[in-house]
Parts: sequence; structure tokens; C-alpha cells
Amino acid sequence: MTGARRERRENRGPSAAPANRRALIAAAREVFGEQGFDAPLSAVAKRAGVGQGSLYRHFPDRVSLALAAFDDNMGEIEELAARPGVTLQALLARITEQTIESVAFVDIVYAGADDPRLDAVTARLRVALAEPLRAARKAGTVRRSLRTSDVELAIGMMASLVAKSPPADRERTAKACWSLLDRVLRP
Amino acid sequence: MTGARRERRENRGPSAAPANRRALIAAAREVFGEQGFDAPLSAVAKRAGVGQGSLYRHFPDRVSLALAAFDDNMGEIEELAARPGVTLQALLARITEQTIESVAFVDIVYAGADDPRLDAVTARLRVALAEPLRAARKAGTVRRSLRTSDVELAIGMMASLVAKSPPADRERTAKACWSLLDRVLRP
Amino acid sequence: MTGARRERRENRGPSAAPANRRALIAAAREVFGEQGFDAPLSAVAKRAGVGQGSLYRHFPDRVSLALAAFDDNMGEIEELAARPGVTLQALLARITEQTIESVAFVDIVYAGADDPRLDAVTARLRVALAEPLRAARKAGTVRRSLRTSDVELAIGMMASLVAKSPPADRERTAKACWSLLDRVLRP
Amino acid sequence: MTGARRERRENRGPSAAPANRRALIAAAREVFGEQGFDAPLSAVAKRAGVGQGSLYRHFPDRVSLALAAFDDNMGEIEELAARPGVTLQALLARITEQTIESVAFVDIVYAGADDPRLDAVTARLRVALAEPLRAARKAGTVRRSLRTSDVELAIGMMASLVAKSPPADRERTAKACWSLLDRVLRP
DNA sequence: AATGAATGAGTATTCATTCAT
DNA sequence: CATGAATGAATACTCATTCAT
Repeated sequence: MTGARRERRENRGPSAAPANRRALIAAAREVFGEQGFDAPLSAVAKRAGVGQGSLYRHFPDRVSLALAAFDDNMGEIEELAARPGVTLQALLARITEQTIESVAFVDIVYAGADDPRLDAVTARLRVALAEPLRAARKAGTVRRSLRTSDVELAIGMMASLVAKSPPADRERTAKACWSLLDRVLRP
Repeated sequence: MTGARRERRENRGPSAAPANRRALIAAAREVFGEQGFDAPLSAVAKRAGVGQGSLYRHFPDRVSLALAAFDDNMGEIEELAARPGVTLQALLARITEQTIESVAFVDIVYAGADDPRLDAVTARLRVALAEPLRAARKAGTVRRSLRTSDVELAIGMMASLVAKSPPADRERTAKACWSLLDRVLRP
Repeated sequence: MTGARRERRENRGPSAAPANRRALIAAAREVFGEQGFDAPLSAVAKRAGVGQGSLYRHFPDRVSLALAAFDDNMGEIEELAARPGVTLQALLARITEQTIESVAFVDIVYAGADDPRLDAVTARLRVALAEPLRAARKAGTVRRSLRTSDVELAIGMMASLVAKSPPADRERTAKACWSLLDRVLRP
Repeated sequence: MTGARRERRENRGPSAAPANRRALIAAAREVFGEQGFDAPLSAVAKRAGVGQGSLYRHFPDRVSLALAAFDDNMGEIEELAARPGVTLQALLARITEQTIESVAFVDIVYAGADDPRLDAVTARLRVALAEPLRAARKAGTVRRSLRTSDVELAIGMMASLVAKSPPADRERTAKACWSLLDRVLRP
């Protein structure tokens, strides 16, 4: 009646768990990156080549998946921020790249804050920015009165506009934003 | 309770067309304003007190409805812009108000440009900005090198961030954005 | 890819609404009757030969569908109860028949009362019972001390046990229940 | 947070089998008691701290698990019934307590008899009731014509109504049932 | 031309059951 | 024999779009 029925995916067993988790995270990064934070989770499962149930086992809700997907991103930012001698500009550049890659970045970092876990991400970003900002102020590459919240806001504006742009324009848009925002930062 | 059947709205006939159109536009403004550009169209029809079919007859797709809904907004902006002696600040203030009122504003004006009709809206905004900007430059209230595209971009950043904020925060967010962006504009 | 695709059901238009409503109610009566109150709503839609959406349009939730489905039943009971000279026994007999026909009856009438609308059904039943009970007391066919709540409880016990029985046994079970409960009622 | 991976439970090997079995039974009693016979089996496995696979190995289907879970209950009833001098009332009281504690009791004892194994449970109950009933008849505390099947039926009605009640009402409902059913039992 | 009902595809989520390790 | 991850079918619900009247 149903005609050709697709074969059930073979059960790769528990040992596939870490691989599945990685695949899900990778798929989530892609899917969220392309379609935004509201992308269907089924699309993530499908792209990961994993059953719906496995997705929900690993990540019981959308936010937990997004957090995992963007944990690497935040980790990278933190690592970069912690690197001695790193400039604020370099940090912002990396953040911008991530925004361009992944349109959901801004939904995670600037969520309507319905979820406390997302606030934690914002907090991580704030912390990461602090030291490079201090250094930049000291070095005189940004104005003395610039506060972390200002930088956050600048990132937020840039990111939310980039997220709205069609993929092809994102890089250009980001550049344009920063070229304006430069005046916000500089002394 | 189950017995009472809600009466079918009387068929007001063709003469109702203009009234329906207006009602749909008004409803769209409200619904898009509250729920964003992705709001269910059925909600618009219901709020307008109009059949779904009529909605589709008047506005064959979401964009055409949104365009109509925001045509008044654009009209108001254009009118304000054309008023002699109006300042760029006043214009931006009004645009900001509209953004706060209607979260969908930014989706219309800074749409991913999937739709050429939306570009036309952007163009209208650009045109409206031109003269006040020129005046502001002349008056020295903004820097000489400031271009229309810069202002557009500034508006876009502000608006897209405001649109992401929860309703209660929007006003505050908008203020914060402009207090940063002031540096972008001023001489 | 999907191979033979089933034809989309023809859109029978608005004039089909009353028929659809009736079909849904009939289907609900059957499906609830067979599978109980927790039956999948999709099964109701399918049996009614109606789209899922239509089901939800007519009955926005499970309870409203159940209420509609059992409204006739309650109406019949009320009508019977109001008939002059009707005996309590006759009323109970009819209630029992309905229980046997529709296993969900008890879920409606003796719901965990999560929903106030269901309480209203219980109340209707209580009201319907009152007068026949009074008459029966006067006629001496039931004991003087018998209260409406006692009768309700008796019905509830009978109905909930019948609902648990496999279809084929229901009639027998109901008889057995009443033959015991007779001692509860009689003088 | 995402880093910390919950450790896989150590494989306690075959020697854990009896302990697992006991844990599953205890968990099933709790879970069935709280959520009813239709509770997710995964909840039982989780509560038992045992893998899903082990659950299925020990109890290939829902019924076999339930039987095991309620075997103790039945055992207790049988033991009580066998105790010399025990009254029927005491036995019914204990059965009622078990019903209140475990809503699934009635699903086991008065199952739709889809499963012959469940009939065996009913049979055990019947056997347990026989002697105390005989004694009660002799002692004149119940009417002479009362049969085991009557008592079973009374229990069934009480239990199925109690099972439908929200937890907080169960005790009260059970009392009310018995106060009616008293007339069924007494001489 | 207006009406609103009909339709079903799409998405989230849960859970029984199987199976590699 | 234990483990728990994998799988997908099942179900609720929403909404864009079409269409008879």
C-alpha cells in the first residue's frame, strides 16, 4: 500500500553516541547558521543523519542544542580573549566572522532572555570582552569612556543586522556596520 | 452553548471592498506590530473582521499586505521629511517610534531583499532621508561626510536590535542605540 | 519519490460545514465510544472523512469535541427525565445503555474535573436525576434516605467498571452491577 | 555544563540480575501506582536505575512487569486472607488501601481480560476472598446469598471509580463507595 | 466580490522497542 | 547478562492556501 518503504536506518549502537552528538552539534551549527535559531529541529536531525529521538535524548530542548552548538564558538572567543596581547579589534573581528557564519549567534547572545541559560552566554561574552577592552583603553585605541555594555550593544546591532541580511550580503553588511561603529569605539 | 451557532458574518458585497481593505491594513499594522512580520495571516483576517479569502484577494501574499500596512508609516515619514525645517533628528525620532511600535518595520525596510518590492520601500526611506540629511550637514549638526547609506545603516542596526528585544525593553534599547550612534552622526 | 500520492480530498466548500460538524460528532461518538476519551483526535478526523484542520476549527480542543459528542446523550437523558411519569429505573437504564455504547461517557461525566465544562455535565446529570429520584422516593420504589449523590456514585461505579470491560462483556457487566446496586437503591 | 558527561552506569554484570529485578519491581510499583498502568516503561527503568534493555529482558512486556509488581500485593492479600480469624471487612479494607496507593491495581485485577495472565490474578483474588466470605456469611455479618462474584464486582466498581478520581479525592471516594456498597454486603 | 470552511503539510514531542557493545 | 543509545511511528496542533457558495 505504501509502496517502496525506505529502509530503517541501521542501529549503530551506543558507541555511535559521541559521533551522533558531534554530528548533531555540527548539523545544528549548519542549520541554525543557515536558517536561524527557529529552524526546525527535524532538519537538524535529518542533516545529522540521526533519528529524532536521538536528538531529543542528547538535547532535550532547542536551547540546549543551541548552547552546545555555540559552546565552541564561545570557547574560541574566550580563548582568543585570554591570549596575551590580543586586541579588541581582533576579538571583534572573530565575533563578526562567527556572526556571519552563523546567523543564530545573535539569537543566542541577544536572546529575549527568556532563558537564563542564554543569559549565561551573554555573561561569558561580557567577561571575555572586559580585559581586551581595558587594554585597548589603556593603549588608547579606543576612547576612555567606552564601557563593556557599549561594546556589547555595538556587537548586538551589527549582529542583528547581519542576521537579517541575505547570506551573500552578510560580509559586506558587517564591514559597513563596523566602519560606522568605528566612530563609536575610537577615541 | 453548543447549540448557539455563531452567525456567519453577513456578506456585505462588493461595496465592502474598500472598507475591508482598510480594515485589513489596520489589522495588519496591529498584528505585525505585536507579533512581527511572521505573524499568522489568519490573525490579521480575524482582527480585521474579514474573511480569509478577502485577505488573499486584496493582498495575494504576505509582502503585499505588509507593504500596504507600512505604506502609511512611510507616508508619514515622507510627509515629515518634506516639511520645511524638519531636522534629521526629528525624522530619526519618528522612525524610531515606529520601530518600537511595530517590530515588523525593520523586516519591511531591511528585508533580506528577497523581494524587489521591499527594495522600493528602502528606496523611499532613502529618498526621504536625503534632504533632511543635507540640511543637517549644512547646519553642522552632523558630520559633512555622513552619507544617506550611513544613516540607513544606523537605522537598520538600531531597528533590528530593537526588534529583537522584548517589548518592555524596546524603548530603552532604542535610546541606548542612539546614544552610541550619536557618535556616528555628529561632526 | 513518494510514489503514488493519494488524491487530496476535494474541497466541498463551506456548505459542507454542518455536515462536517455532524460527521465529526458522529465519528467522535464512535471513536470515543470504542477507544475511550483518550483516543487520538486524528482518528476522529479520519473516521469523519474530514481534514485535521476542520476538526480543530469546529472543536478547538478534545473537551469541546467530547462535549458536543455527548451533548445529545445528555439531552436525551434530560428529555427522558423531564417526561412526566418517567421512573428512576428507566432513567438509569438509559444511562446504562449510553455507557455501554460509549465508553467515554464516564470520562466525561466523572472526569477528574480538570475542566469546568465537564463539571457542568455532571451538574446536568445531577439535575436530571433529581425529580425522578424524588418521585421514586415518594412512590416507595427506592429508600427514603437515598440522595442524588448516592445515585450519582452508583452510576459512576457502574460506568467506570463497564468502561474497563471489553466491549463484548459490557452489557453483562452492567447488568451484574445493577443487580448488586439494586440493594443500594431499594427501600 | 555541556562538558560534564554523565557517567554510564557501571555494568554490574550478571550478578546484578536479581537486584535489578527487585529494583524494577519496586520501581514499577511506584510508577504504576502514581501514573497508572499506562505509565511509560522508560520511567520504570529510570526509577529503577536500570537500563531499558534489562527491563525488557526481565519483563518482555508491560503485563509481565505489572504482574510481578502486583504479585506482592496479591501475596499480601492472600496472606491476610489465610490468617485465621480475619474478617472479610479487614480484607476489603486492605484491598481498598492498595487501590488507593496504586491506581493500576484495578487495571491488573479488572483488566479487559485481553491477557490470560491477568485472569489468573483475578482468580487469585477470588480464591483469597472465598474463605473469609464463607466465614462472614456464617457469622452473619454479610447476607447469606452473597457470592464471591458479588464481592469481586463490588471491589471492581469501587476500584475503578477510585482509579478515576484525582489522587487527593481517592480516599474520600473509596469511603463513599463502601458506604453505599455496605448495603450490598450486609444481611 | 465576500465569506469562512476545508485541506493537509509541517513541526514538536513522546515512547515502545531493538540492538551494538 | 547489563547498558543505554538509536530508531521512527504516533500524536497534537498550527497555519498557508484554496475554493464552493
